Formats: sequence, C-alpha cells, structure tokens
Amino acid sequence: MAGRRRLPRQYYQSEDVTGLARDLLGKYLVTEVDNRYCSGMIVETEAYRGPDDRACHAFNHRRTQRTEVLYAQGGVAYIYLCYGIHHLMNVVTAPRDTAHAILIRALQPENGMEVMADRRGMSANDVRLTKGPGALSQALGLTTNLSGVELFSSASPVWLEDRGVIIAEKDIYSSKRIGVAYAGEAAQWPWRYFLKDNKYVSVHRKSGL
DNA sequence: TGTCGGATCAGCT
DNA sequence: GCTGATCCGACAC
Repeated sequence: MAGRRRLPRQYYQSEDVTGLARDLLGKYLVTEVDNRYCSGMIVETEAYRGPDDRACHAFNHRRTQRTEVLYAQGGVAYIYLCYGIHHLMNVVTAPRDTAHAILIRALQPENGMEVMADRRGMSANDVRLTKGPGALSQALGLTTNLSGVELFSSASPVWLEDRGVIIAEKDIYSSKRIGVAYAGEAAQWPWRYFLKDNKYVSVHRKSGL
C-alpha cells in the first residue's frame, strides 16, 4: 500500500463539488474517537451544491445555526441529525461562504472492524456495518458534536487519507440522489456516485444513467 | 409555543 | 420489498 497521507486543506477548496465527489471514491475516512481507531474506503458519495440546489440545506443562501458550518472554508465536517436518529457525515468543500458539501454514503471497512461492530451491535463481518450514511457514522463514532472539526488538522479525530488507491472512470456509476424527491428539478440531478459492483454500496445499486 | 416532515435503518415478509 | 420507529430543526403563528 502506498504511503498514507492526510488530505491537506488545499484539497477541499475546489468549487467543482461533483468532481470532488467522484474523486473521494477510493479515499479513506478515518476516525480516532474515544481512542478507538477505525477506517474504511469511501465507495459512495453525493454532491450537494448550495445555493442553487434545492436538496441542499444551504439552498437559497439559507443560514441557520445548524447549517452555519456549511459556509466555512472547505475541509471541515458537517454532521447533522436525520430522522431524529441518524447522524449523517458530510465533507464541506469550496472556499469560505460557498456552501458546497459531499455526503459520505457508504464505506468498505478497512481498519477497526471489531470497534465498528461493537458500536453497531452486530458482527464484524456483517455487510451492513458501514452500508449507508447513518450506519457508517454510527460505526465510526461520528456524531453531531463533531460537526465543524477540521479534517485537515493534524490534531483532529476525523480525517481523510489518500492511500494510493486508483479508481478507473469506468468503475464509477452515478444516479439520482437518494431521498430527495421533494427537491423539484434538483431531485433529477445525477449527483450520486458509487463504485460499480461494490457490496457496501447502499440501496439502488444500478446506474441511473 | 406548536406543527411538520425528513440526505435512514433494521427487521420482518 | 415494505413499514414503523423516532425526535430535532426550521419556520409559522
């Protein structure tokens, strides 16, 4: 395996949020929460582009206490509670005041599977360990109190790594985003990206294009 | 202060 | 494949 490299602040500053959402496939999400280390390879993402994206929490320049972190510079985590139960992990991208984000929807477990299994209350070989945005957040110990942490900071308990995995374009499928049917025209945008034939990809595993 | 609905998941069929 | 659980954030009043 190539040398592990925490992705630098600069990586997150691009305004091409769909390009970054594709580029995140094959990168690693790593956490060290409660002194427990675990990681997984990103296999599914969705791009959200405020303010013109009705599905984005920053649509139409909306700012609230919860979404304020979306307007920070790229490279911080935006974690929010969905359905009152699930914590969903997003990577904020683009320069300050441009509210773009990428939802991490699924991982292929790599390190600390026993830790993840313990947090999830299931066995370490269960395919559902990190399959889906709520599931992976629970597995890695990601909660809303980590919203706003700087992923590029050497001291942060959450970060992204490039471990040298190369993803071929032909192995990236795309589809409409999940669960945003309310979002009008934006609901049709093919801004969900996932690895072809990867068993950790969540619902609807066929290409929508 | 009250209402509404959601970027989901697990368990069961 | 279908359905109930569950509760906070946003906004209307």
